[in-house]
Formats: sequence, C-alpha cells, structure tokens
Amino acid sequence: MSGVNKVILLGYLGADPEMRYMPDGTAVANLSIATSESYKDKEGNRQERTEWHRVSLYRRQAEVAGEYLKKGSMAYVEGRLRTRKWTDKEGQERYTTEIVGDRFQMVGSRRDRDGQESANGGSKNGRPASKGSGGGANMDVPPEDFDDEIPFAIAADIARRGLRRVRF
Amino acid sequence: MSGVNKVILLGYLGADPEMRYMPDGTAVANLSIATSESYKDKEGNRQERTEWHRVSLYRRQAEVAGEYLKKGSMAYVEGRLRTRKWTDKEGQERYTTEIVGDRFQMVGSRRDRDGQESANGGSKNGRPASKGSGGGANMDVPPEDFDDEIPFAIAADIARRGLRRVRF
Amino acid sequence: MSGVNKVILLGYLGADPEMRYMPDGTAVANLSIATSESYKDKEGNRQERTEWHRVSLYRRQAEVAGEYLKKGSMAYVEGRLRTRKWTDKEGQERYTTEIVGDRFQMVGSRRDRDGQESANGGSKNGRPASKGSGGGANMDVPPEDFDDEIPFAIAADIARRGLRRVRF
Amino acid sequence: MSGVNKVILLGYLGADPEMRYMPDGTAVANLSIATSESYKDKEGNRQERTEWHRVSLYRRQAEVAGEYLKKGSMAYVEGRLRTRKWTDKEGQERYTTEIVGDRFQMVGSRRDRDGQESANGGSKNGRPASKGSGGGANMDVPPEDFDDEIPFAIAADIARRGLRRVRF
DNA sequence: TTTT
DNA sequence: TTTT
Repeated sequence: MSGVNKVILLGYLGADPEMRYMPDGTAVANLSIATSESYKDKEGNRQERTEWHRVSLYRRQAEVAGEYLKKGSMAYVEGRLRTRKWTDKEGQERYTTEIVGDRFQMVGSRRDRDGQESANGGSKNGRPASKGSGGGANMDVPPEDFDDEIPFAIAADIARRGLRRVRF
Repeated sequence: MSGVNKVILLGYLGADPEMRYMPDGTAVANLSIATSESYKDKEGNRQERTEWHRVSLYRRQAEVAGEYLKKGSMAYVEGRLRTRKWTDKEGQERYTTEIVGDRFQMVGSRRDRDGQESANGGSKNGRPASKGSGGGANMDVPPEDFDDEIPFAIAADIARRGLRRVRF
Repeated sequence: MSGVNKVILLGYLGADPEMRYMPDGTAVANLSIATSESYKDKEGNRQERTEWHRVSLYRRQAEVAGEYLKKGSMAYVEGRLRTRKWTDKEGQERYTTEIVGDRFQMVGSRRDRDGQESANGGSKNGRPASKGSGGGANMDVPPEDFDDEIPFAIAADIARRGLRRVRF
Repeated sequence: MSGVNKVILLGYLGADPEMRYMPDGTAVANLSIATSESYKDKEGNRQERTEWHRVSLYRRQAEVAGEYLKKGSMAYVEGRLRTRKWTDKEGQERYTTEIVGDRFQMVGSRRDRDGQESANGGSKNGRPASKGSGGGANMDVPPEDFDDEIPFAIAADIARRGLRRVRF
C-alpha cells in the first residue's frame, strides 16, 4: 500500500438506496448523497452549490444501508475514490468517479412523508426499495445516462463480473 | 453550508504541476496524484491498483505548488469533490470529477534526476514548468482527451470564466 | 505550518454546551461529545467502549453551538488536537488534551424530553444554558473533577487570558 | 458502533519509536509526533506552536514502525482518540489522551545523521532502538514526566494487562 | 504519469 | 434527487 485516498461525506440521500446483488449473493448498495456549500458570488450574493456523490457500499454495509436508509436520510460515509473507465454506446471511452464506501453511519432522524421516524429512529425500512432510475435530470444531477448506459457505477461490472440487476 | 465533502490524499505526482492563470492573475495549479492500494485477487495473489486523482489548487496554494512540487514529489492534499458538467466535441454531456484542494502540504523529499534534494529539501524548483500534456495513455491514466477536449478539469471554465492558458 | 493535525468527530453531546465569554466578548463553547465503539473481549462477548471528547468552539461557531445544540444533540466536529499544560492545586504539572473545533455541524434531529424537535428541527434553544458541572459521574462520563480543578479545558486560561465565567 | 472518532496526523517523530511487547508477544510501538501550526499573535508577529501527539501502534503496524521509523522520520497516522484514566504516585486520578493508530504510513525520506537515506529510502533501520525517555525537556517536547510517572501512555496497562517493558 |  |  502506498498513499492515502480517503473521502468523508456527510449529507442527504437524494433517493432510496439502489440495491443489487452479485451472482454470489454479495449485496451492493448505491447511494446518491448530496452535500452543499454556500459561497458569495462576485456580486456578494450568497449562493449555494450542491454536489452529488455516487457511493457504493458492499456486503454487510450494503445490506444495512438498504434496510435503514432511504430518500432524505442523512448519512456519514467514509471511503475512497475510484474512477472507472467504460465505453459508452458511441464507443467512446469515458470515466466515472465514485466513492467506494468502507464505512457508513446513519445519522439523525427525519420525519418521513407519513410522519413516522426513520433511520436512527429505529423502525426498519419496510418500503418497497428503489423502484426507478434514482438519477435526475436537472443541473445538479449526476449524468442522467448513468442508469441507462452504465447502470450506475457498477454497470461496467455486469459483463465483467456478472452482476445481475435486481428489480423489486 | 450543509454537509461535509472532504477528501484527503497522500500520494505522488505523476507529472509536474500544470500552471495556468486566470485573467485577473489568479494562479491555478493542476496536479495529477497517484495513490495505490494493494489487495488479494480471487487466486490469492497480491495485486496493486493505482488510482489517479485530479487536483486543482488556487491562488497562493497554487503558486507554492508550482514552485516546489514536481513529478515524483509526494504531497498531502485536503480538499473537496467537485463534479463538472461539460459538453464534448460530439455534443454529448459529460461529467468530470476533480478534487478542489483547500490545503496542500509537501511531504518528504525526493532526489530528483540531477541528484539534488527537492521539495522540503528547500531548494526552489527552477525547472521549466510542465510543458506537455501531463496526461498519459495507459490503463491507469485519467481520460487522455482531458487535455484536448477540456484542458484538464478547468477547461469548461475557459469560455465561461475567461481563463487563459499559459505556455512556458 | 508544517504537518497535519486533524480530528473528526461525530457523536452525541453528553450535556448542554457550556458557554463562556472572553473579556473582549468572544464566545467560547465547550462541548462534551461521546463516541462509542464496540469490540469483542477475549471471551468473545461484545463490549462497548464510550469515549468522551472535550471540544472547544470559538466565536461564531460557539454562538451557533450554544443556540442550537443541547444534551443529546448529535454533532459533527472537525478540529485539531491541543494539549494544555497546567498546574493543579497540589502544584503538580498536568496535561489536558482537547479538540479545538474549526468547524461543526449539527446533524439529524432528536426528540427532546418534551417531545419537541430540537437541533436541525429548527426551533432555537431557549433553555437556560448549562448550569452545572457539565460532566456526569458514572464510568462513561467525562472526569467529574474537570470542572473543579480545571474548569473544563480552558480553565487555565482564566488567569492567563482573563476569561470570565458566565452564569445564566 | 456509534459515532466517528478519527484522528489524522502528519508530522515528524521527536524520538525513535519506543517498542514494547505484551506477554503474548504483541508488539506495541509508541510514537511521539510533532505537528506545528503558525499563527499571528496580537502584535501581528508570526508565531509557531508545536503540538506533540502520543501515538500507539499495535501488532504488525508496530513492528513495521519499529523497523522503519526513527527520530526525524515523517509519518502519516490515522487513528482514534483514547483517554485513559490512571492514578499517579500521589494517588490522584489523572487522564492521558493518546491516539490509537489504526494505520500509519511512512512518508518522504530524510537524510539521517549519517547521511544515509532512511524511511522510504528503503534501507531498514538497524539501529539499537529507543534507549531512553523518548521525551525531551524544552518547551516543545512531550512532557518529560510522561516516561517517569506513567511510562508513556500504556503504563496503566502494565499492572492491568501485564505489559512488560523492553530494554534494548 | 508516481511510488514502494 | 436531498437538506437547511
């Protein structure tokens, strides 16, 4: 080992975790986490910039995330950067950077839309899990084609490692 | 501000810093930093994976980096993730993730090719600065078209913010 | 500057923040934050160890902490270690280590004892602030004598820098 | 597990690592690491403050540290805070905070007193290891009484866990 | 492209 | 897509 490659995130999930399973049963959870920072523009007006982060969790961490986290949950993630190279449908080489989470921690609690406590509040997440793209389309979102061209971050693995995509 | 978006890197520069200056004179230094981790593959053989990170430093930090760092230098960088959206020459939207460095620190010292101490050793870097692409082309490298299509990480800024590219 | 001295904490406050003000009006908030880790002892039983951290915040950060945090709040703190040397009443030199917080962030929300949302929930903390030792007395709490022998972490400053202790 | 308790240090060793071994042979290395920060005092003069950190490494990490690090080496350490309670010879309860290192990394290289490369330079450290207090006596060094009253950070363990002190 |  |  040589060097340090560490990422620390604390932010909100923009969508329920996307769960997938490798052929050997290993769980993979993909999170989309927002952090924001505020700054002053040249006119001195306060602006906010939101950054979206793609996080992948594996194994037990993935399972716990899938069980307890959902859209709006706050999460702490510690991990490392990984840039993957892949080829889009035009045959162009492209690169996608994600955070491989080595540890995550649910933080706080948030009233969900039905008025129940979630996350640390203790009740398990009985929702039907992530049912859609998980990606958005406005200016702050991750590449909208993630889910199509590469099914988010681990898509390149499908052919190579035989990931199967799970629908709920 | 809401959330935490923090990156900590400690690794080696794969090339001399690329220096650029904004019209107002603000210095921008782009670093390519390698970190590596070793792991065991399924056969139990030890493998090493190198990750390349694009780091941007600004202002005084950029100037100091340009003066003291060079290819082979080890550097500690603390910063945050930023993903930029840009359009490639085919008109496709693309995303590039870089680390905006809030703080960097030279570490250690390395004999350079002429046998003199560099970096922390104290002597300033009198080299002609980065004269080329700074990007490579093998499997571990950042997108090779960075330098052409988007002159590394801040290219999208050129039109928008009026960056001019500096040649030495 | 040379070197990196960084602490990252995410935990719960064991007591309301203790607020003090320097003669020039600068606010100082002292937090007692608990983190815990679980491990297996030699018999294979799962044990939990709680660590208590003394955190000092200054100026605007202190004011915001005093306003929004209270006992039971979860907080993220980023700071640095500082060890102070002081002399106890027996004339012995002693050392106390605290975290000087450079940034803090309230996280999550917790129903307080009255069933109202606190912290991020938005309502300001109108409580009478920290009225006692701030420490507890069982095995997991901060040393109870902190407040007597050294009035928590900055006590040594009182004579030296003229801090006055504020009661609410 | 609940919460995050993380320390990141990058600094210079003030002394050779102190090596000890538990009865079961587990290696323990104690490092004294200096970081410094500069600031301006009220008169606007630049001042530097050095902070000394007590770091404990265990097992393989300890062995590697004992082999490669020495006084003057630069090291990156990632770990967590731990405060121990102990009783001094006057029977007073006291607290000592140290960093339990979960990971360390040698960085850079430094010419040692004999003009050879050390640390990352590659040659193993064949020196007779830490033979003394490991602490100094001026204002910037670790408390000189650490080694006497509490044999540095793990002294409380000697009775409790049966550590034996190793002399070289 | 780096480095051990 | 999140949140304050």
